[in-house]
Amino acid sequence: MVVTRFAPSPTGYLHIGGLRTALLSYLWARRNNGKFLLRIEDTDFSRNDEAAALAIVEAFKWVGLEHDGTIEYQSSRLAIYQEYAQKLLDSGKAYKCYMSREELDALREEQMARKERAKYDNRYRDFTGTPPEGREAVIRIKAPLEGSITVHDGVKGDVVFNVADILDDFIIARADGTPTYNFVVAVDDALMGVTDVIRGDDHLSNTPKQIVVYDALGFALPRFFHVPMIHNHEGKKLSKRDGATDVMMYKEMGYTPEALLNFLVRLGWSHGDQEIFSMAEMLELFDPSDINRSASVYNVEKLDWLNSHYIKNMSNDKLCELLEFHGVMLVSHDKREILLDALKERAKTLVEMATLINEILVRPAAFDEAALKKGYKEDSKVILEAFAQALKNSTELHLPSDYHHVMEAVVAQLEIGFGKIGQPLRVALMGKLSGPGLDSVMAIIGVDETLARIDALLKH
RNA sequence: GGCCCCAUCAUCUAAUGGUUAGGAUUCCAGAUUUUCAUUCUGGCCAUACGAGUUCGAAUCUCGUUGGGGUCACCA
Repeated sequence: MVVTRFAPSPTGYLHIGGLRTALLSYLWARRNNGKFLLRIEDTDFSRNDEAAALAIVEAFKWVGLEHDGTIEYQSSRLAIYQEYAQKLLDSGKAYKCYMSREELDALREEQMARKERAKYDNRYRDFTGTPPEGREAVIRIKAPLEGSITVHDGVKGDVVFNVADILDDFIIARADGTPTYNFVVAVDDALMGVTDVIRGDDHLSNTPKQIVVYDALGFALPRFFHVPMIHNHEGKKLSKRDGATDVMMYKEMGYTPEALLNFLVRLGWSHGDQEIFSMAEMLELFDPSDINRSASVYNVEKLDWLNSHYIKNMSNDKLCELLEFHGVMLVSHDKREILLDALKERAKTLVEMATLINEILVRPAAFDEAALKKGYKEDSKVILEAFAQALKNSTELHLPSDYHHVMEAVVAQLEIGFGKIGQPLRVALMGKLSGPGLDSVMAIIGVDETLARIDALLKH
């Protein structure tokens, strides 16, 4: 049984980097018919954790991830941590330290002055005397004093840490009794039965500490996969400052979950030359051992490309449904199919698509100056009048091809090129010189609206 | 600064020690299109540097440089 977990701290939203590790954990669990657990790391009590958890679940729901079991809140597991801390105390693997913060700070300063690594000096490690008056004790775990700790990492390989370089008897419970991060992570992962820890490689240097806890408590170690960070364009860890870190903002911006997941799974992982991965394919192919060791840069252009790919290949029903979020209601529009077919190849995002739809459906409020100058010449008026007349004389105008035939006839009759009619007509219909095929536009808005728009330009 | 990690086109990446170092995105050009976009075709662009091992190195070893992460009674 493979059990993975996603363990964010409650920031109020799901971070894009978080979504990636969540996705990878999810894929690996599902691929092995295992479990994917969700735990909120809220040992510092400073935020509204329920709301934060909800935000994560909402984002999960949007992209189609689902966690198993109930959400674990560390804040409601304090008794458990106390129990295990007590066990360590009882077995002599941890001890109370009565050093004050002032003393600790002083020690650190001293060490820094000597250019030494700041570390606890073990002064209470074997303390048996009477504790100083009125001091709240912290609990420190007895870390090994020499030798090394090796993290067998599924991504990075074996990483060896020299105990003397990195460890000291670190605090597992604060003076107020609350537990600290490296302690609770190890306890929770062990108790929740997590077999595969997939997380950002910024946690790699925490891992030896967690291993110390595992060992002290006699827990079996999970497999570790430390996946490289996603960097911004400056090559730094992605942060709020880079904008667009909240997953739900991608929904706002008109990205599809499929594109976003496809984009994220390809950051640091690949399968030959394949670029497009459905959820089913990811589930079939993803293996955390195949993850690259190096960080990757977050690059929006590829996301855009993927997004346009998924929009292009989406059914109109689905598209219609998604567009509603962006304020476009098309369910009852009789020319819906023509409209969506004409536009889905042109839009990179659903927001763009919504804009394009409105540009067609809503009569242009004004004609673009440059377009007028370039597309509406002296002879245009006559041509447009002829075309309008031809439309009036036609019956049974429904499909784009019907309108195309009328255009062809007018062009032949006047012995002019397509551009002569296309440009002014485009100005009339769209108010500018770019847009989808004119025959499609006319089919969508219908004869009456087409004539009205031509008329508006002629009277302009 | 200590410790740890990393290093192939601008970006994401591929390459049993033997390839003209491949694909994708971006960009550029051409074709298609009444326009723009799409699509298609083509093009530009990379093994950080230096040693070593080897008949042969992007690939193995060492060093250099560069980048990143982490060093709390935060998570």
